[in-house]
Amino acid sequence: MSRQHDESTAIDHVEQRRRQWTRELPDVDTVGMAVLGRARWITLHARPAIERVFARHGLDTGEFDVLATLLRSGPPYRLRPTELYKSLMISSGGLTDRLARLEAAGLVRRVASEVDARSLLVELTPAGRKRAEIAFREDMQVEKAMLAALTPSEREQLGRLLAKLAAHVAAHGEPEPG
Amino acid sequence: MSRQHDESTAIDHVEQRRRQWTRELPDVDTVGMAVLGRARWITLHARPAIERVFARHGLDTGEFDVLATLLRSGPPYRLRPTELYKSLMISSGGLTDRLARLEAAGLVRRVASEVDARSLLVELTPAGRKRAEIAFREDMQVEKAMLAALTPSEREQLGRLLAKLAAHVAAHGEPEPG
DNA sequence: TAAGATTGAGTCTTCAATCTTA
DNA sequence: TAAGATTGAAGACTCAATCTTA
Repeated sequence: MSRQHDESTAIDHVEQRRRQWTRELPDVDTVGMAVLGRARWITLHARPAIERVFARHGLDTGEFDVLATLLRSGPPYRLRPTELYKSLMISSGGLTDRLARLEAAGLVRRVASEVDARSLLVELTPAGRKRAEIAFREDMQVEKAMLAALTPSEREQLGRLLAKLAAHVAAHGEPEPG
Repeated sequence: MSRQHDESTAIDHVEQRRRQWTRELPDVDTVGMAVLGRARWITLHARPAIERVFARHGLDTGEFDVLATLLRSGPPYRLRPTELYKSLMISSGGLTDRLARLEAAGLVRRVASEVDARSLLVELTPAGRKRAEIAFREDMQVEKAMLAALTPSEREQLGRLLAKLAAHVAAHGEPEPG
């Protein structure tokens, strides 16, 4: 276990869990938990503060995700439902319901596709565009504040390592086992 | 933006998103997304493979989390429901339902507390202990395999940075804004 | 009075079946 | 035949109210 220097080896919640597991099942290598378990833990514990941002604007995370995907796609802020639910990793039925709610709130509208009569394009309304932008700005502020414990260099390092991992998970995480 | 060397700056999905946002809203600093967005993305995309592990043993993630929390607590594998739902970050009602399912499957049982007549202790049955151990072992194998893209040194670095971030999120992520 | 746990109503989701158009 | 989208039934969760015991 060659470890270069132990200066800031914080004993966080996940480290405590790993020690419990080592006591209970000493032969199991929990290195996956050190990375993926922490990513999950951080995601889970960062969520309440972020959800409060969305809630202030009458949105839940799922609804915001739809609006944000449309907004960052750029003008004319239009996507096909199929693109949306695949990108959001939810079922097609789940997306239909989200769109119904957002449409009732006047934040998106469905327009008929000119090239495929089966498809309804989903479009951000001006109100939806405004709502998404404000919520996104506040979200980014909150998330940035959560990184206050890290130096700029650490953030960059962390981002780079996570990107490398993400690329690998994208390639090997999804497919069915052989 | 002093960057030491650009060797492996992978353009992952999150980097693509950040570029979309920069095109749409150039003045927004998306550094939070570089870290927390990636953590969320990785968590989301690692999930299907892990859920397949649990599903092979007749469990969903929520049920496994209960069993795993009990198992790693060590003998006699008993916890109070209040400890469980707080640690799992779900509502008390949600836990009650999970326990009902697990009890019906014979994986946990409720025993009356000797010190507090309001409380029913939740205990792993031998079958539950076995189930949890097997599922956990496979889960750790799958998660470890997902880290194959990283060198041991990178894993350690990533783990350490995430631990530092986790400690900060734990301290400042949850509380209500002033 | 407050804490531990359960209940029931309401919400968001998945899954499988359906309808329409390519 | 297959793809795009919707529907309805079933599942797991949250929230607020409730019951019991400290």
